[in-house]
This record gives sequence, C-alpha cells and structure tokens, in this order.
Amino acid sequence: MSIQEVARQAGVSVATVSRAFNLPDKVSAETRERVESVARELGYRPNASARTLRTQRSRVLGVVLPTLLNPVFAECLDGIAHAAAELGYAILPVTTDYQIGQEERAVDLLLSENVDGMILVVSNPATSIALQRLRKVGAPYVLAYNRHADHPCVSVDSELAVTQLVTRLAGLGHQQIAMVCGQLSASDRAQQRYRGFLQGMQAAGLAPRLLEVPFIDDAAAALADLIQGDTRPTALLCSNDLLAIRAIRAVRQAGLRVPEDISVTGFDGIALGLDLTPMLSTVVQPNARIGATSVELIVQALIGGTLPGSESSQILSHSWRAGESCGAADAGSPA
Amino acid sequence: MSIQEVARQAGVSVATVSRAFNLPDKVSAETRERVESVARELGYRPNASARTLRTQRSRVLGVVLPTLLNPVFAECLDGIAHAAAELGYAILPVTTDYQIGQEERAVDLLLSENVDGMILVVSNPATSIALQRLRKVGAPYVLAYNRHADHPCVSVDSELAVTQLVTRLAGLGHQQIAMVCGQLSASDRAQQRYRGFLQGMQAAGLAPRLLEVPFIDDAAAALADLIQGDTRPTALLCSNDLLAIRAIRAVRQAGLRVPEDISVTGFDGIALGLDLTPMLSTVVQPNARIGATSVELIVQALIGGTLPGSESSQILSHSWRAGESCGAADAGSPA
DNA sequence: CTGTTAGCGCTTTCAT
DNA sequence: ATGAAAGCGCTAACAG
Repeated sequence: MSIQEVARQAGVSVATVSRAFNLPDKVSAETRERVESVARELGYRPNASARTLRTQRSRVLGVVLPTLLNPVFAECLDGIAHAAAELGYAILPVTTDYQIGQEERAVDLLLSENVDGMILVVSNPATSIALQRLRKVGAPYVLAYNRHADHPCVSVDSELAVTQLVTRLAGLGHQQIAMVCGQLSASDRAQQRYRGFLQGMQAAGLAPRLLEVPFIDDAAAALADLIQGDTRPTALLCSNDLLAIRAIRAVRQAGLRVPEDISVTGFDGIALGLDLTPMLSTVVQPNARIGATSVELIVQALIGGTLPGSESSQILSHSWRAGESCGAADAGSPA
Repeated sequence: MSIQEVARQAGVSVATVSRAFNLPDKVSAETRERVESVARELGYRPNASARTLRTQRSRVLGVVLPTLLNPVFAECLDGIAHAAAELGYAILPVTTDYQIGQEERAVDLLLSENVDGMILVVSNPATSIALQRLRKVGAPYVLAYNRHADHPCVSVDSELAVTQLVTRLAGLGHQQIAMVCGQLSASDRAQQRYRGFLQGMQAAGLAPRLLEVPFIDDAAAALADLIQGDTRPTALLCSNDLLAIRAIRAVRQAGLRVPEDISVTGFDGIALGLDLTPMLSTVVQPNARIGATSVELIVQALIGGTLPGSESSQILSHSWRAGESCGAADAGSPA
C-alpha cells in the first residue's frame, strides 16, 4: 500500500496525494476528498521510513533510561510519552539497566534510528561517553534527573531537598539520623542527595552516618545490621523510595515500629507510596512533569533549529509528602 | 555520514562497504579492515530508515500496552526488551491508557513505523478492532496476558489460578470471601479471574460476593464500605496486586489487622509485593517471561516467514507466593 | 572479490 | 492546482 497505488486509483499524481496529506491547502477541495476517500478505502498509511529518509526528520524522540522497573522512571516515561504524543512525536525508549556501557549502545542505536532528539537519564553527566558522542554529532538532547552546568538538564534540587529534610527531621527531635543509599558512584543523583545530607547534618550539628548498599539484594541484611547495632538510628533517610520501602520492612522485621521506633523517609514520590501503610513520607519529585518538560525543551529547540543549551536547564520544584512513616523522635516510648 | 562517504574514503564502492558490514565473508580481510577503520574514524552509523525502506524489514517490534504505571506491564516490557535485544530487535512501545480507541491508533502508528511484528495487551481480543486490522493487513502479532482461541496468546491460566486460590482460602477456613476487581468489562483478564472466583466458590459451596471498583480513585471508599458492612468478609481476593495493596491500606485504615482480621490476596506477582509488610500473598505471573516468550513466538514466525497462529499459544505456569497478607480465617481472635 | 545500478516510498523543487 | 522527476541511504541482483 504505497502512495503510488493511491495516486493511481485516485487518478492523480503521487505529488498530489502527498500534498493532500501534508499541505491540504495546496490542493483543491474536490481532489483532496477524492484522495482521502481512496486512501481510507485502501487503508493507506504513509511509510515512516521513506518519509524520514526523504525529510531527514523522523518525528521520533529517543529516550534513554536506567530501567522501567523503578516506578520513578516509568512515571517519567509516561510523562514523556504523553507530552510527545501531544506534540506529534513518537518515542523510542531504551533501557540501560544501570550499566554505563549500555548508555553508549543506546545512543548509537537511537542515532541509527534517526531520532530527532534524545532525552536521557545518565549515570554521571560529567564522565558520560555517551554524552560526549552526542555533543560531537551535534544531536539535540536533554538530561532528566541529572544535573550539570554544562548540559541542558531538567531536575529538582535534590541537594536542597535533602538538606531541608534533615532540618525537618532534626526539628522532630531526631539526633541519630542515618542515610541509606545505593552505590554512591552509580549516579550523580545519589551523590547530590548525599551532599544535601551532609550539609543538613552539619547545619544541625549532628554526626552523619551512611549506609551504602551497592547491591540491592543485600539491602535487607545490611539494614538489619544497622538497625540492630549499638546506637540505633531514630531515623533512616533513604536515597529513594524503593530503598525506603525495603527499609520499612527491615525495621518491622526487626520487631520495631515505623515511625514510633524508627522514622523512615524516601525520595522520589512514586505513586505507590500513597497506598502503603504507613504511607510513605517522602520528597516528591514531579516525575511526569520532568519528562514532559524535557520533551518541551527538545521540541522547542527542534522547532527553532537550535540545540538545547545548558542555559535552558530547569529546576522544577519538589515537595514534601508528610505520609505516615516519619514521626517525632520521642514517639519511641512504647504505646 | 553516509555509506557513500565511507566508500569514498576507503577507496571502494558502496556495495563493498555494505558487504563489509552485512556479509563480512564476502569481502577480503584486508578490505574489510580498511572499511571498518574508516567507518570507525568517521563515526559512521548505518541509516536504519534507508535500510528498512530497502529491505522491507525494520528489525523493530511494536509493543502495545495499557500503561507502564502498573508494574506488571513494566516488568513484562522489561522481559520483552531483553529478549528482543538478544535476538537483534529493537522495540517500540506504545501505551493506550486503557482506552480502546488508543489501541487502534497505536496499531496504526506501529504499522506506519514498519515494525516487523507486534506484541500487544488488548482490552478484549474478541471485540478488538485493532486486532481485526492486524489480521486484515496480515501483520504478525502475539497477544500477551490476553487469552482467546482465535489468536496467538501468551498468558497464564488466570481462571484456574483463581479457582485454586479460592480452594486455598476455603481450606484456611474462610467462608466470607469477597472478590475485589476493577471494571470487569475493561479487560478479559478481569473477567477470567472473576469466572475462576465463581467456579471456586461454587466448588467450595460458598456464596460469592463481588466488589467492582470502576474508578480506581474510589477504591478506598468502596473498600471501606465493604469492610465495615454488616457481614464483614474474612478474605479479600483482589483481582490484581495494585488493588490488593490498596485493600490492605483500607483494612488498616478501618482499624483492622491483615491478615488476622482480614486476609488480602493479590494477583500478578509484582516485585514490589515482596518488600511490603505484610509481604503480599499473591498469584505470581512470570511477567518478564510472558514478555520474552511473546518475543520468541514473533521472531520464530518472522524467521519462518509465517504468521504466529493461535495454535502457538502458550499457557505459562503461575505460582503462589505465600506472603504474609493471607492467613487462616480464625486467626481473627485478638492477639 | 568488487563494482554498477535499480529502486524501496516519499517529499519537494521546478515546470506547466 | 497539478505533474514530472530527482534523490534521501541503503541493499541486492547482476556483471565482471
């Protein structure tokens, strides 16, 4: 079912069929209707590959994410998909499973597929080879969640958010606050959050403690150790929601209550946190909006024929979901 | 950066460059190395659109899913992505947000993008217009999670699984079992699970009760009503994990305990259920494998030059995750 | 083993 | 308002 066939059956040239679809004004109403009707009957659908080849634009945006198994990124992708559809773009998502080498493969693939631009969440913008490559070929891209002065980024101020959170915890009387995070070197977000933690603790005059859990499967055991150690923390500040959910389980498995014995906080604001009991207390990122904003930035640049520059970076505002997993430090006295 | 440029700089014809990449054996080692080296220096990447246009195959599989916000589908997509990558295919996922009209748009889009085949989760295979269209154009497709005699499907036996679950609950002494589900008409899965419920209840000689929650936002209120009604159920058999998680919250909000006062079971086996407290008791579907198997079916057909037929349908085995949200009926006596 | 060439389906000058 | 024709980058005969 090519444009040729439609042209033949409608008794016009292929050029006219093309115009009927893409520049309806340049075709007489009569012709246009005939073409449309024939096309409909034949079930004609323009061939995207041919159009892309000819026009050098695919109307497809590439998306590079660590994983979809973490709802944060699923929510973000959802926002990307809706915003893209709204603006007439399809999306082509690729997942890296947190492996840096995969970032390059992903970018290569997307470049081969002629995407008009890319939205990516990389491990570390400062060292990412994938990003260098994008720079070199001059492809438009925007980073989501990452934060770096030299790149266009859409994110929240993680560092500030965590600092504020520490202040909040300190205000609730918590003195023993431990941060729980995944492998710090694995992402700039984790590092930013950790910096925020250090800063907040210093401001509060408290001694920071850190539990780094490189492998998620070890989280339960590591957390159990932490909780049952000599000086038990009264609050666990987790670097993301998934970790927080595991932490809550670990606390309970240890026979303690959340938040009476130990408060637990998350970071991300995944929707599921709302349905837990206790409802997750967490720093909420506007995940869908981070995605949507990234799309808008890219598309704007595409329209303007420019590259998104680092000056177009946006810090979206985060918020605090009070939830039920975080309480005052002295609530620990058995009920 | 086209094949022309590489050819020129390597001092060979474009055909040779093409062969160097696609049929390395048909090129002398020397030439091949020269071509590869030039290509590498130039950062040459074959243009997928051109290749697709020429070969009439894209090596892309389309995927149509209701949403990625439900981890079931995110897990499935993850399985699809890995299996596809393994077999040399990229994937192009589209989301329908559970809107039937979107199924058609999705299929149209994917057809336009020249996908070699599709994997879809539709609302109802029996009535899906999108499926009719696929049939008509003769595009290879496989349904995931759906189940229908006339289509190639990869799923578990939901009906059987729920029947078994009812038997299990009855064995635990539950007499008042209520099923909680989303809009029944919204998916064949929900209907199958409901049928399994009815059958199990009949076999157990129990009176079935059903709570249908068409709009997810009303779930909490509807569940509260159910729980606080005259004859409180001792077990809530939820049609999916997300619903079960909400149900657990509703029970607790009502001041009751899970599972001591009310047992709650899910269906899906999302990974997150493992981290909850109580750990979700649920029927586990091999989500990633459902995705991977779908890919394999499609690719097999692609290789064989045939369409996947309904006879290639596969029922994968489900399992039961005991969890902690389901207990015996008489455990209700206050601890 | 390598080169020449046609053509995939489409858009877009350039004519008319 | 419409048509003729070139060409996007690639692969696959076909020729040598």
